[in-house]
Amino acid sequence: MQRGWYRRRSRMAQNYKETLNLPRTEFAMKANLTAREPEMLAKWERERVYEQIQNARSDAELFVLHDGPPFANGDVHMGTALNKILKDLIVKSRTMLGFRAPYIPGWDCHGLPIEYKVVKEARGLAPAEIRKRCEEFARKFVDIQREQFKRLGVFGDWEHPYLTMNPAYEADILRAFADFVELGLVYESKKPVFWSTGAQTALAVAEVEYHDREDTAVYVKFPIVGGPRPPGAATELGELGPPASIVIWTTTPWTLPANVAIAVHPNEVYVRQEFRRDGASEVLVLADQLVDKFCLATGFEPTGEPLSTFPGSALARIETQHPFLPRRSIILPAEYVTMDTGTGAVHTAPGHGEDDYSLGREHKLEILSPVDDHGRFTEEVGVPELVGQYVFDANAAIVEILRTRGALLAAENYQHSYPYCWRSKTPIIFRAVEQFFIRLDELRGKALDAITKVNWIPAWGENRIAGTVESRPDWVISRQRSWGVPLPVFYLGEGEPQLNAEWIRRLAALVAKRGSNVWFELDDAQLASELDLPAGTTKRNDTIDVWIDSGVSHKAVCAARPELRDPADVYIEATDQHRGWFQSSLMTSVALHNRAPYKTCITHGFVVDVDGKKISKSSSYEKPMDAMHFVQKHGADILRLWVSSVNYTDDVPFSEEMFTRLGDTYRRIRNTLRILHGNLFDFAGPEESGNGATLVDRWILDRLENVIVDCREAYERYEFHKVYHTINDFCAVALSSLYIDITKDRMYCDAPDSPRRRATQFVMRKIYDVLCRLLAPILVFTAEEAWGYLDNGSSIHAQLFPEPNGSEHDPTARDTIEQLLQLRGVIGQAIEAARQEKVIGNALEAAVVLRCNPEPLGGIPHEELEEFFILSDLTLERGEEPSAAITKTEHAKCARCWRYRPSVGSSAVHPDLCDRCDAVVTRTAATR
RNA sequence: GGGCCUGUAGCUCAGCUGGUUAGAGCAUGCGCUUGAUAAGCGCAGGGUCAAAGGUUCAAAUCCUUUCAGGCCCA
Repeated sequence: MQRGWYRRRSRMAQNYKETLNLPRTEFAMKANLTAREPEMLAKWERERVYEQIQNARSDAELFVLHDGPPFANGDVHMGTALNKILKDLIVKSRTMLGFRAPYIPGWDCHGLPIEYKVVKEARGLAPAEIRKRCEEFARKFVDIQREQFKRLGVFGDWEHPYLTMNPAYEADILRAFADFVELGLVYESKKPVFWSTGAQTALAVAEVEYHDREDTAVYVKFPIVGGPRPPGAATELGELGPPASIVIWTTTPWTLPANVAIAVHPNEVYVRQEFRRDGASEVLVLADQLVDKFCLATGFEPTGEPLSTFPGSALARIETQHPFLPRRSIILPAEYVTMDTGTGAVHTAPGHGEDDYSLGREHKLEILSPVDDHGRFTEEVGVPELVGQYVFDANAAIVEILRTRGALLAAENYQHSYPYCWRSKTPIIFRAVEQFFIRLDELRGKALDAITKVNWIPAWGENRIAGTVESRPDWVISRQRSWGVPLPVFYLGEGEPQLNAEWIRRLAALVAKRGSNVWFELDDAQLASELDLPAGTTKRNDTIDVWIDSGVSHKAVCAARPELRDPADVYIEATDQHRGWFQSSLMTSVALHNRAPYKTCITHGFVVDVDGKKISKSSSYEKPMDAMHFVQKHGADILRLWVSSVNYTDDVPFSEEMFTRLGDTYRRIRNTLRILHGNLFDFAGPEESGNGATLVDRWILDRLENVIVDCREAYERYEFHKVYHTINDFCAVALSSLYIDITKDRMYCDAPDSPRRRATQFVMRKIYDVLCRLLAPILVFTAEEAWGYLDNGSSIHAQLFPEPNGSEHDPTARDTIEQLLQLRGVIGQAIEAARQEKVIGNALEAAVVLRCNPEPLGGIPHEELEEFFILSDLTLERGEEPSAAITKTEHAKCARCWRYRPSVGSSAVHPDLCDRCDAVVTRTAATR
């Protein structure tokens, strides 16, 4: 008899499976993103989704995110991808918050990196030819990057991007320049600038990088030959005349021909001291605290006590003899002198250093710079044998001259960090040349004021940019390069520079029509006649710093395009742009409008490896990482999930492991959407809600309400990682492990139209809808795919975020479920123990006696409690501390719902079913 | 060398203005399930909150220093 029962049960079980409402969906479990995404992109392009969205929002409030233009050079790497995806997250989320948020991508096209590549391939080209090739190069990479950005799922007006080399844009650069001239901000001056001897050009600070380098450092004595004897110090310094010498230390011997002064710190203590070496003695002056270091480096030994001790200020204006030129060098006090290296007496060449220059200007010293464009000494150097030598090669010769003159006290190899040209990788020199500048002092105060009116994210950005603005020297805006907008300076007579705003505007009009190539194609006379300038007007071939190009984009793009607005709502770039684009844009905007060009300024970190190290320095990633490599491997949605998962205000961690983890998260979210959809296969629509909602339905709606509120707020604050964690947590815990698991029985086993099943479908439909919307900015492809299964005609990206609906808040349900979850934990542990002891296998086999305070559970039907705990057989007992006792249930297993129920066996027709399943099966059979 | 910033479980993040045994998800281990199945569920282990001082009745949280890392500048 028993055998027969078993046989019948297993036979029937097969049949009962067909009576269940198992989930059905076309929504594939496997994402296959790398294949599906390109199809989606093609569809969006076909349907012109970006335009559709813009049109649909034509009356909505405007939100402008202004794109900082990437350099049109190279493939999109992970850092660029991070930046672009963050921008897209903002644009898409703003759109779904109800704004009209157009996105006009841009590219920075001019500049040294491109020109350098072109010039390296073919030397000796004429400027016009260089420019032609540079333009081709830039256009090629604009196209490459455009395709790669699109592949990331970034929406924008890709057919009408802004390029800084467009004639209209170039004209706006010139018009801005004319305004600067009119405001008196532009001046010409001979000034030491970073000079690349490899690229023969002045460099911007941004074009300089530091490398370790070994140089010859020399200790050189300058004999004291005269000068005033300050009365206050007369007794001490009365003996300071010959044969004493002051000792300087320098790591750039080649700058000694330009030496005109020696700087000492006015408040530090200096000594006059006799030293002995190899039987000879010298009386030397240097900083007291550097005597030991000096002795260690030179081998001198101090003889007895110092002859005298005095502050540096006592040395002021004393004159010394240049070691190898017929010239005197004056001692001057300067606060910037430090006591960490050297002798405390600093060799000063105003033509070769920033501090030297300002000290020289203060004291009206001569600015010597006897070096040509290639870094070779000119006749001006005053030493015939040095003329024509490359300065770094000349170091040895100068050391030799010092040695033969007896001025050299010591020479040593010295390791230090030294500036290099970022492109030609040659060491940079400081060299005084004629350059054009923008006066920053005029703008500094206004800029600092404008900074306080901007919303900085993170907040320390304000502090940081204020710091850079405060310390920023005047802006060198001329470049001796071909690939750029011509520096609109004309020359009359003997090369008198003409800064004429009106002429520049005429040039701008011409450039708007014919592009900036006219400057290089027309000769002086043609251009003069074209612009109606006085006969004999000449031009030169300098170009404008590219930081001006991108720095005036608020004028050339935001103010110029009808769909945009200046000031923009948001600029967002990496943290290096505090000194770069954020600042150049701020300065030009302050000059033109006395305000910042952005209302909110967001910075993100750099992509770093697992150890928090820069990727390029990391051992595991030799090359800069190509974003398309990861797109092809994982899919763009995974990249976007990565961007959304991290706190971008800090450096952004990246590793293969993270991508594996993100794949797990992605699958969890995808599967959650899939099962929700699978449960909706026979759901007619929201109107079929009924009112069968139970506690757990009210609870999940309350949770969903919180998810909506939290995600909207996080999007509004640009805190995307909070969206990620909120949704992930909601899918994994609230939905997958609780709501979906708990409602599985009613969904599968109830009659299709049972009120509580329909109520659950209503809820699941809503959750599915909400998740699609909230995920859309992040998982642009997957959300669209899921949205499509709701048979909606339009794109998810044209929708709005769900609105919070206060009526869904249900604190009572929340509190009750909180209590139930406590008890669920107690039961879970007890069941786990019983399982270990082989009392039961499946939790449905358990008979659970739960002791607890029944107070909070009052009113919940027993059946609902069993459903919530996913149990067959639950008994409640009053008790203080919650506890659960587990035995194997004595009920029989229902062959359909697999729960062990007392009612199994009571039906004559279906003796292996519980009462619920019996009723369902019977009714289905009758209606069939 | 200077400025700004960062450092919480293997990974990504919570932890509010200092207040009980520092939390979550993922990953890991062990089970269950095979009616979300290249899925799902349960349980468990895992952190001297970078380190050291200090303030306080009380510090992951405030202060100082050190170490590690990032960006910018020299």
